[in-house]
Amino acid sequence: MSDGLNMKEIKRPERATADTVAKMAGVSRVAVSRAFNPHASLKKEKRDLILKISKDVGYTPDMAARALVTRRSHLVGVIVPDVCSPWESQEIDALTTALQTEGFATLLFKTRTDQSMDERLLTYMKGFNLDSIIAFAENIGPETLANALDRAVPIYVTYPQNGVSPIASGSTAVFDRLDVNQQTGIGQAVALMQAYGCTKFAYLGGAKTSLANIERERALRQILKDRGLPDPVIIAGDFTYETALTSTLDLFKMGEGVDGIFSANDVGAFGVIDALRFKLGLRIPEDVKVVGFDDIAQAGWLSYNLTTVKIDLDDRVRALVRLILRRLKNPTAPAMVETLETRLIVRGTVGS
Amino acid sequence: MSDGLNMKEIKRPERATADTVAKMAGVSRVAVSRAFNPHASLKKEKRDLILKISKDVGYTPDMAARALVTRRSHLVGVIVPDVCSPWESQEIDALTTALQTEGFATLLFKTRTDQSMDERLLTYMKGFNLDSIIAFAENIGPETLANALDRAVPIYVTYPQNGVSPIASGSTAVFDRLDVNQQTGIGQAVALMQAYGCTKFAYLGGAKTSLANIERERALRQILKDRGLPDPVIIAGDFTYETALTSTLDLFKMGEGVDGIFSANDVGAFGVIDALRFKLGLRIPEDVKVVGFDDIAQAGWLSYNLTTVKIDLDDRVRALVRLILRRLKNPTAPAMVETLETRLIVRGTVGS
DNA sequence: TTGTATGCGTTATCAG
DNA sequence: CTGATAACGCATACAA
Repeated sequence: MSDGLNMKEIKRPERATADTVAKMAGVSRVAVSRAFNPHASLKKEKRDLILKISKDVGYTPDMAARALVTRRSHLVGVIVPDVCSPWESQEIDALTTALQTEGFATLLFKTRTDQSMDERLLTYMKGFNLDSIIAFAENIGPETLANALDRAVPIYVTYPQNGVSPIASGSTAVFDRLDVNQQTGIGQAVALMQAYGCTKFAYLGGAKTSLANIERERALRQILKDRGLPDPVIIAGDFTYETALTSTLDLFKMGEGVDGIFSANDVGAFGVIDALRFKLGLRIPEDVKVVGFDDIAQAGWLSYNLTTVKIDLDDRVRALVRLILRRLKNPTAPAMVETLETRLIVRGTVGS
Repeated sequence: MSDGLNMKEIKRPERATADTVAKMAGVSRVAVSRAFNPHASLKKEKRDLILKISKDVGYTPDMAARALVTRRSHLVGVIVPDVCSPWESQEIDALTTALQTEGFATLLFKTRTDQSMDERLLTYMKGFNLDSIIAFAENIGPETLANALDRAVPIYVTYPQNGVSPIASGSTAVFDRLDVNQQTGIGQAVALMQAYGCTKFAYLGGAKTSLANIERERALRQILKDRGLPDPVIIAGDFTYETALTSTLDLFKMGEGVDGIFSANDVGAFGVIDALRFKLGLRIPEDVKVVGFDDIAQAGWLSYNLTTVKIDLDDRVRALVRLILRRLKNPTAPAMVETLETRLIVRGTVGS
């Protein structure tokens, strides 16, 4: 039997505290504290000794106790509706890595449609004294979030119209934001599609209340108008593959054919492509041209090979980390803003 | 200008503490503490009053201070190599949701190949006093992890051979584990493939050091042998789409054709499928049959429509949460184990 | 450079 | 059922 060693009751070692190390090193516990604080003054050999002993006995400063006095938890909250959607997960991945190198840990929170749950979650979050919080979910207003957090200023990703962020004017709560200019990339997409002969466009939307979605539709409408093209047909969507699939089918079976479809996100575009190819027998890009948004990893897979509008992931994460660090350095500064551009990644779903 | 309201220096409200509420309610701060602890005895109307005032002033118990005395951080660590791989992200998503309802927050850690970074990260993690930690990464040994955590017992996902977990015997550290019996599902997969005429199998591996991968290959070999089929051709892989694509191409261009490919994970299977279809002009399932592992959401998308071995996500997460709760109730109990089955999900990549 | 005293916000202990 | 007091482990001001 392989479990022999594990059958006995387990015995964990005593927790080593600063006092433990202090006694062993023959110094005060304050010296131990200083040894772990690089900018504190302490004789080098003393620090080395303390650090060595700490390693031997497995001592690590307790973040909770430290947070209690420094008022810095080294915890950054991330609120998302879905961890498992590709876009979110790529963002969380990169963000976690970046935060780790800066000495922060990522605390994950998932929103739910049930409002009461959100209420409970907010007070719960507040208890952790987050140093910062990034809201990728838009169903939680800035006031709510700012109220639920003391000493932390929330960060929102917003989508300005012609350079002006609409959300900022409507709210009295202070929050920092990452402005994503979607117009550039969408403009490039429409230009390319038109160049290859598209005349009748459709827009497969995302979740109705999503600000990203609303601004994408608005930008698309404006760009089409500027180019003398007709308004887009709107296909109802919610950022999921399944809805995209059925909604696209509905559109074409109603006889409302189009020759260019712009999807609010890549996953939706995959649904569009599969509906066109496998359910309607249409060719891409010959019969219909498709463009997505996000440039997730799967967009490069050969089955889809999707032309899409990209928000650079590294830029995005760097901007977010910059916002967090700047805010922590200056907690009372006015709202801070970082701006990001978008651009078209050309692959195989637009062409002739 | 829309930012007018946000230009002024911000002023955050004073943090409300238990004493604040106590004074307002005319009770001791202990009463406030009790009001937030459901099982503590406190006159109902007194509790209601305290809770009401707390809500008004926005008071929430400080988790750091609470953790300091209760020795429970309500933090569960999750260590993953990649948040953005679909399997991981689905797991994290479900786990976070489940933990949230149990009152725990999920702390995310990403591993890196750089060993020194991992070292730093471990001591860093220790500082947070996690109540539990789940290691989805296998490059961190149980001893290392158990050592880096006091009062928390790590949880590993392991893959027993014929019902016996190999990892348990090799380690002196105590850890709880989730045993996944992969044999059942793989057996069903091979049976189906053989029934549709497969005679020459290939195995597209995952990362070399992955225990899941090693056991999947071992199980496949044994099952093929039991059925009188030849050993599988091994295709080098690492769980990624790109490697799967190029490795599959290499195999077939070397003339080593096979008629059945079992991939260590779904994403790899997607690479196999795209290589066969778009680079080699082969039909699936007519020419080659393909089976994956995981049953991620994308496996159901029409472009792939992948037959795959599934580990039920809900079962998996429930088992993990059960392990955490049981361990917290009984910190010194011997190693605990939960077991999970796998089964085949039949879609379109196996057939005739 | 070093040590002493104090406080961070909470819960456990013990008395009433 | 309730309140005073003492921890919990650390960092900071201050004095040496």
